[in-house]
Amino acid sequence: MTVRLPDGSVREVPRGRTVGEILQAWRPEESATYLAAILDGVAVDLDRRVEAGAALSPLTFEDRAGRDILQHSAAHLVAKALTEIIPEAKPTHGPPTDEGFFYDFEVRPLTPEDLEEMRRVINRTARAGDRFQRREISRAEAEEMFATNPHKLRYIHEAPEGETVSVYSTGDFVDLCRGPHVPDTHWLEGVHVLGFSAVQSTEGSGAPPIQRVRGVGFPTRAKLDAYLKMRKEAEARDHRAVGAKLQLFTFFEESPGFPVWLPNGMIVVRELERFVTEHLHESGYSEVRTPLLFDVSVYQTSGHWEHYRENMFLTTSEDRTFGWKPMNCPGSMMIFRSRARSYRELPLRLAEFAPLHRNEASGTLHGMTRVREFVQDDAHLFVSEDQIEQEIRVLLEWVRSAFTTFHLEWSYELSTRPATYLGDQETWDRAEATLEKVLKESGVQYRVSPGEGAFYGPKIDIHIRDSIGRPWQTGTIQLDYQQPIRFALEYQGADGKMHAPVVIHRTILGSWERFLGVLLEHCNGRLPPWLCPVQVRILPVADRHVELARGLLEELRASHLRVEVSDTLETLPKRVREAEVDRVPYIAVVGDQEIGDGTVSLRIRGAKGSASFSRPEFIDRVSRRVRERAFEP
RNA sequence: GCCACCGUAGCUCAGUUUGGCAGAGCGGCUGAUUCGUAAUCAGCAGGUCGAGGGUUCAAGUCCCUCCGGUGGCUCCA
Repeated sequence: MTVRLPDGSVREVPRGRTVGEILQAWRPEESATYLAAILDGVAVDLDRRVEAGAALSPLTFEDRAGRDILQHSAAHLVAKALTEIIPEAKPTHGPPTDEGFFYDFEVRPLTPEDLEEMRRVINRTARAGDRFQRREISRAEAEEMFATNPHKLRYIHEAPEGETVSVYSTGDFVDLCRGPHVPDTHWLEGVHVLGFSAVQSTEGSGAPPIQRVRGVGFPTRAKLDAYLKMRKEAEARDHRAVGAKLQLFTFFEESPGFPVWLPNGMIVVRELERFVTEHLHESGYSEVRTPLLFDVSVYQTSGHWEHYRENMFLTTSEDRTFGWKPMNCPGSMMIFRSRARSYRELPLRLAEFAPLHRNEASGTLHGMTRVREFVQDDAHLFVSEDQIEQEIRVLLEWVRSAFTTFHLEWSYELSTRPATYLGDQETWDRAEATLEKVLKESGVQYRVSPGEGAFYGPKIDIHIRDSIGRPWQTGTIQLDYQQPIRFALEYQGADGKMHAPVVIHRTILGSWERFLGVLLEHCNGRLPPWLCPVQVRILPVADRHVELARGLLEELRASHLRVEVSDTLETLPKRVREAEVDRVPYIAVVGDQEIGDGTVSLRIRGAKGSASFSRPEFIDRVSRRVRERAFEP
């Protein structure tokens, strides 16, 4: 029989050879990295026998499919370990995830001791090198084998008619599984259990409690160690720690989820705001401010009462119930409605940076990235349908410009019509096509999430990754055909008739809170100079240089820079260290030498050592970098 | 909101296993040092051990309730 390989070559091999044997003969030097293979489009084990001519290609850990196979095998290893420790545990399922894998069990609540024990058993078992052995069995046999495990029985019953039921055994552990798997547990020596947690059952309150064990797998111990090191690094960069260290923000126990901006943080927020506001003024926006509280009838009109009430804070006064606004849109709708509108006013772009309150469930709060009160760089664009395309195009250009400023890489996600939607299908199709067209033009990577759109219109979400690869959603651009109708918005067209505008809800950075959280992790607290609370710190070498330092401070202040003098009686090395720890971008040292020749010894963050600058050169350099909003000093 | 874990000085943490005097480093204050690019030396102050209740001769330590945080889950117009 003939086997076709990925390089296009064709090999004649005897019938019944295993996939692994064929691949090893093809590329002996690389075959150690093969953990499974694709046989005629189907992922299979390396010990699968090939009985007829076929196309064959190997899978390694570097392939997403190969990586998933290893994660899934790691999940089996976890199940083997846990059932060894707690024999009555009932495994349910253990799929790969973006990060690694998990395995869900019906079992008593786990303890940290269980976790330690599990790690020990996993290490031991991995080293034992048991093979993953596939066996295809009848349904009846499977039902008997898993008679005590209702979850597995359900999977057996749910499997499509005609599908082969297979089990994999590893040592004495047998699990119902489609496969494929890595050849043996030596492949799993880089498996680590990260933690466990309860999983909210989707089957209602009567269902037994499920515990999820999460982990991650690598083909070697060294790769695992590198990953764990990266995670540790990520912890050190955590914006909650960095924000506290730099005195940017904090929280009061009495106001859980409500950020407290400290003086340093307030400077950063104001600079971000200024950055965005400058753009708005150049782009034909008007700024508005609408109330924080509305009578609930407004939310009944907007649809929030129906769809968002659980997340709203309410308050009463004189027998009226008011809701704290969770979004700015109702206020903008009411401004549009407040007088007669003409097509000549469109696009009408109303921006509003107001505090929004959302009563997020306590368990979902997370530092600055998930809070109950925040301010978005929000705006609502009232447009006619033929203006949508151009407006979106301008928005994507602003996204490019903004995220480039912060050295952040972004991608888009286009979410399309969900199962239940308002409006007619034609309008949806047209809107989706417009969004996709503009996305294509932008040249930026995007993916489509079918059915994930809001019920009132399709949307484009903006995702950024921090420097260690974790994804975050920040901005969103949403088309809305419904709220204008609910608020009975209309404008008089050139044809003299009344028309409903389309509204584009859009926020680009997302919120100051989340954006700054991600930015802090991205740059590890080394904010670009234009955002830094202190841009220049001047260190006089000794007491007699303080006057000189103050003179320089005045000069820099006159150039609108944020400067301070460090004149404590600490030693110079100590004060240099403090400035470095505070991430100050420019550290200027002045002493006898500088008095003599009118220079400044400048230490630029990120560069090694210091350099001598004349005072005008120094001031010019710093103000230019700040004015240009350069990312690095 | 659900499950688990955590909460000791401003910060980072030891002490909790096995109940028996409240500890360290950094930071702060005071003094000495007048210093050339990531930590000079000495002294002092700083605590309702998250809050409340219980067990005990005795609770930071054991038990219960609550609050807050963390990791997941759910949610995320």
